[in-house]
Amino acid sequence: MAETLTGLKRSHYCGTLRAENIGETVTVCGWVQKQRDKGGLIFIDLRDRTGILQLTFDDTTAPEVFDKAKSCRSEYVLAAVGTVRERSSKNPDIPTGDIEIDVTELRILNKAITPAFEITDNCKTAEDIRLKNRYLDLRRPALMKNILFKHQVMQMVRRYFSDNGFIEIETPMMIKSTPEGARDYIIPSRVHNGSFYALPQSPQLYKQLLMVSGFDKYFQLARCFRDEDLRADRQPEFTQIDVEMSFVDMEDVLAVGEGFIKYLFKETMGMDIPTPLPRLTYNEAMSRYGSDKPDTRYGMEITDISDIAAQTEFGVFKSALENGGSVRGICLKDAAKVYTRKEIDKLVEYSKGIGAKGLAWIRWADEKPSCTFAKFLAEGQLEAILDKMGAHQGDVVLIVADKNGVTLPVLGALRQEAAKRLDIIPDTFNFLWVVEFPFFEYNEETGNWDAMHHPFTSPLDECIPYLDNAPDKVYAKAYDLVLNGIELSSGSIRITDPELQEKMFEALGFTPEQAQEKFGFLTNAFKYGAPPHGGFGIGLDRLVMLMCKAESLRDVVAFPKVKDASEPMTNAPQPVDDAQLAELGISIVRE
RNA sequence: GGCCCGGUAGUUCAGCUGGUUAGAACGCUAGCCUGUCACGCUAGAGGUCGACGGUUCGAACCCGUUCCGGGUCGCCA
Repeated sequence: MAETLTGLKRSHYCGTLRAENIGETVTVCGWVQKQRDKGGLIFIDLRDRTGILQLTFDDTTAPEVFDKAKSCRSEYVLAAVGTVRERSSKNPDIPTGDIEIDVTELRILNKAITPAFEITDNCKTAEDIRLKNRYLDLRRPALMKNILFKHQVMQMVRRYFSDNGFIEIETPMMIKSTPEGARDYIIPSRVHNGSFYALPQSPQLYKQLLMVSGFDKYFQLARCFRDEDLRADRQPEFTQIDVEMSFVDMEDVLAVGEGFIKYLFKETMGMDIPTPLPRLTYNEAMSRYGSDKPDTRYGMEITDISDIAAQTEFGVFKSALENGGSVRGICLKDAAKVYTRKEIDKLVEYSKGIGAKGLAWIRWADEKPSCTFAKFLAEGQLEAILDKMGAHQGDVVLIVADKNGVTLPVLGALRQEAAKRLDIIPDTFNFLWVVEFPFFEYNEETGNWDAMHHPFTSPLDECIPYLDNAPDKVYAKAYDLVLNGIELSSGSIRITDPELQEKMFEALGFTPEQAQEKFGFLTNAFKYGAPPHGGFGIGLDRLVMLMCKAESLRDVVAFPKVKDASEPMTNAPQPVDDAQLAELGISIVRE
């Protein structure tokens, strides 16, 4: 039978006791990390969320207490009363290593069966087993630390934005489905059979309505939902630090975002993030890094060698240039040792997997560089390329020739792949804003110009004249916050001019009826006096993941979903009763 | 959905060219041990080798199918 806590009250957390507590009588509670039975002497490491504390039992301990200690197994739940004393042999590896508790009363509050894996940070158990027993996994100090840290970040969010005049307002979870970008999760309605709510992909439209209402500055730790496939940095259910503000232009919004980042890193990690944060335009980011979310912690930037390529007799280069493309490359410094011919072949395969037709390369290991297209080069052209690339002996140069829409992203991906492989990425936090996003994106399949952002994003003032006739020249008042190659935040200044909004819908191919049907509640609201406004949403989970140096969002979310969007512990999602379905007016077609 | 990798004690893994009774470490159980802290010593329990089918005198191993897991691309305005 388990014992109760009756009459006892915890006086201290395990990990908080220190030498200055010596002599005090304390009551501690926690789980057995380890019991070490030396015969006439027993040690128990007791663990709670703050750390580990050693309990001792010896010949001065009452026999019934000693016997209880003897019976303790891993993960038993204990309460212990005793005196803090100095250890005769100290353990410098743990914060409580100078002291121990000489236990006078011990209660076994609950026993535990043997866990499927050891509750330690260096446990190598496969993640799926840990996720099935997530409550045990979360006992591991590293994981618990992440979750505790996330709590701290959430408190900082509330403090910073509240202190700066922002109002925390909840927006609904059950909303109208407007699947513009990602797929919506939908919720059937019992009262309205055949109709559905959707879970929000973000509180976008509501926060804009709050601006119309006059709340002026809003924030929320908003849960968001997207029914898309998962990645290590993508969960179907996630939290956004959602912010919107009125009577501002882009600079004001960026200043708030930067201010928050600076404050957060200072308060939680004691780090100074220099502001203003660096900025890159979208076009610059693409041409230098081949990505709209570049990792700027390392160099190896993309070099355009189209001018030299044009003079060569290499058909691949020539045809790429004739089709309006370019020839560009990256130089992997001191990479010839790692990138043998065989390893480069893997990169070639990788490139093909992500859309390149092939990869030309120069491996300069020995005196004479080895080059895949040497026979097409005239005297001095190889040297010209190497010189332009800044290559030296020991380097490897990778070259892609194609349309810019292929060349740049492929080189961007190769750059990242190689940097990881070469292990040259420094352990720092490199923030930057990516600004001036193109407004439209040409869809080769449909021949339409699709919006790159949601349809309420405002174009740059000077681009408005191009809306009708030159969609490729229109850029948006949109900005992404990027940290170490991961998109942390996305935001924009919104359209508040009804005429401009109409133009936007038209440009995107909506009929006025369709626009009214989908977004009428917003455009109608705007007729009653919409202040100029804009904002952003920062991915809380991603931010915490990067701050904790975790490799996956799963390490900073208490109960994460896995690849197929299921939850391994509860096995959600599950079929429901026929009766439940009948009430909702839903019948399932099973194949 | 495409491609790549994987599935052997509770856990992490080894298992050669197909050949007797499938191993190790940790964990677990029992006993011993008064200063351990990755405690130590002794003994022990623990396996449908993911599943099904095939080849073979003989399959953890070879072949086929399938299930499950991970990564990646598509997708994520």
